[in-house]
Amino acid sequence: MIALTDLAKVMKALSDPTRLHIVQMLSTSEMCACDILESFEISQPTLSYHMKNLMENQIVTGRKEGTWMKYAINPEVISEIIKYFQNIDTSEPVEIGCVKCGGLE
Amino acid sequence: MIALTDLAKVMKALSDPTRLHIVQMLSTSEMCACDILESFEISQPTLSYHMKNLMENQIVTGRKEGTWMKYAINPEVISEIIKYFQNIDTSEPVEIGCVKCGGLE
DNA sequence: GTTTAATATAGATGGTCATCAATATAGATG
DNA sequence: CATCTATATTGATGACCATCTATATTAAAC
Repeated sequence: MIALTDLAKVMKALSDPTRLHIVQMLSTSEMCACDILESFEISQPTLSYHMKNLMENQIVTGRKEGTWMKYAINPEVISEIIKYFQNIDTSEPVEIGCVKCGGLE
Repeated sequence: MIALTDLAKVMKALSDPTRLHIVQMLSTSEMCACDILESFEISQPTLSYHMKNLMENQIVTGRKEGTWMKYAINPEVISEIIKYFQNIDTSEPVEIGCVKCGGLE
């Protein structure tokens, strides 16, 4: 299971609309930076900054092919996210109640 | 399907370790603020700030019971997150290639 | 109605982030 | 090797964020 602090970092990486959009685009296919760049109204250095962020958080992988960088999704991290939230979703709410507030005791 | 910009906001809300931990705690049961507070080394106003953030992003719900605020998870948002990433995970990587880089063309 | 307890709001602050322009690097090609 | 193209790095900047202390609100209890 992924650690909470690591997941928080992954979440932070995915909390930017641009990066989230990039991830969505990469779900379809591997892409080079130049093609990704065309879909956004950001500068090339800004894209580079985002891709570095995504790679550092293991969300995408990159391989160099000549002068081009080709990026792809790392499915494992996506799986970890799904697993984490499935655990949250499926666990049944148990009425515990707190000492002060009452409820069950 | 949840909009990308909304999801990004949800992700940002969940990108803080404290908030992520709170969500994890609430997956077990509804809890009052006072009980949540005891699990963290943060001030009461800071917790209040986090809970407001989680509520504004529909991640938790709150109901007043006397002086206490009782918080619970909103399972729908969690489902939306799962759905979104399942789409990313299951879509098959198609080799499209770009005009400049080659690949398929 | 005054006090006490739980929570919220306001204001301040140090830190992080997304962005850009400018520059550097790295690789292909003439 | 000189040049062009794709990408990365640097440095600067304005915006946002998590946190605190102090104070306000709200509701129960005496």
